[in-house]
Amino acid sequence: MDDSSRTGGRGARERILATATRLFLQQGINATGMAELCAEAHVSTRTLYQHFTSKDDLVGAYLRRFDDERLLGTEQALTRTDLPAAERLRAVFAKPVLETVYRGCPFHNAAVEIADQQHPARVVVAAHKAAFLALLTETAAEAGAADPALLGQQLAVVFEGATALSTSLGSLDPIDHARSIADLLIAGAIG
Amino acid sequence: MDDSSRTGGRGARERILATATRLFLQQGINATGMAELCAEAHVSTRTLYQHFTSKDDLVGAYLRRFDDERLLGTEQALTRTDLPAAERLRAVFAKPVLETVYRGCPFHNAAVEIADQQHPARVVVAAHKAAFLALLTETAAEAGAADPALLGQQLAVVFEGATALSTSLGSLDPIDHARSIADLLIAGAIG
DNA sequence: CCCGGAGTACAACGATCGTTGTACCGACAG
DNA sequence: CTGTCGGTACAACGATCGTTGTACTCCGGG
Repeated sequence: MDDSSRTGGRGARERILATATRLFLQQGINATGMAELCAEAHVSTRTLYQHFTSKDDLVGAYLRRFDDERLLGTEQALTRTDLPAAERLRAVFAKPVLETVYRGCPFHNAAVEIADQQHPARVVVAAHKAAFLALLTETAAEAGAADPALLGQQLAVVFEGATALSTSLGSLDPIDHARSIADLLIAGAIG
Repeated sequence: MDDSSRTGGRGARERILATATRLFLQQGINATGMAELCAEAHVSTRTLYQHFTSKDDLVGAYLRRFDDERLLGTEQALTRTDLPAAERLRAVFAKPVLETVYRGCPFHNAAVEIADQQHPARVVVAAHKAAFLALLTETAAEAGAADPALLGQQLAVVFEGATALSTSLGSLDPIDHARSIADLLIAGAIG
């Protein structure tokens, strides 16, 4: 049963991306070396660089995967078809959903770690946040909010605050307080 | 006028801390090398390591300085004596104040960059956020809020959201939306 | 005058980083 | 059977990282 004697075999790309997702989230991007990543993914260094031309490239793919595969509970909540719009907005701030990003939003974390505003990954981050904002606004409009754009922006701020403060404090408490604000904002804009 | 021919001269410690503050904020902690820091501070490598035993040590001092010297506009706003408590709470979200941390709260950024929950700098971060939270709650109580603890926690989330989302988006817009939420929360809790 | 502390110059350390070159292997399709 | 394609092993690259050792200079106070 020495599965990993010759390491993983076929399907290296998925293993790389899965491992990158795990390690980047746990340890951060800068703190995760390519050698460590290869070891954990049971992939040789050479194979990794045949799938991704550089670490920057891998980081880009890592981030894009969250959008492509709807990995984030928040986007899942906003696209549920079994809930009315107002409930979808509230579902974003449900405890189990927010807990999926309690180590901080991967996009925001990447933005902080990279700093260089010109870096390709930063473009991906800004694009994601803009799309998230648009989805919130759209849902707010569908829910009949008085000022959908305002409500969308406000909810985006509260969401970012919950994940960020959780990281800084190392605690999940901010999630509850974020939900209380969201409830208030939504009720005020619709009721 | 070759001031820096033999570099800075006396007072190296202050120059190091000032330069560290500037570079860590602009480029991030990991992206700022010790060599670069020494060059910009007009200080020799050896001198730096006589004042700070390691980079970790310097990062700790860098963070502590924000508290010790009241460098953050937010804490300044909360300790103003010329304003009633409710106005102090609102002053935290004033545009010029929030703009001082629009590149992201230095404490939060440090938490994201370091990742290791056990790292001494992380302790400083958590302590700062806890103190900030306490100051908010205290001021909320003085302002006569119905539930000072709740209002304090809520405002902390909104504040963190403003700075974090500004970083991710590379835009100052979230500041205005944060203020609109804060106004609403404060009015609701007091009025 | 001279001592000592603060600062400097410069080179080098080992470690780790991201990246690439070369040669080889195993499985599946033709 | 044979080609080829995906994967592997391993070593090495140059760069940069944080850190330290050694020897020197400057300046103010006693």
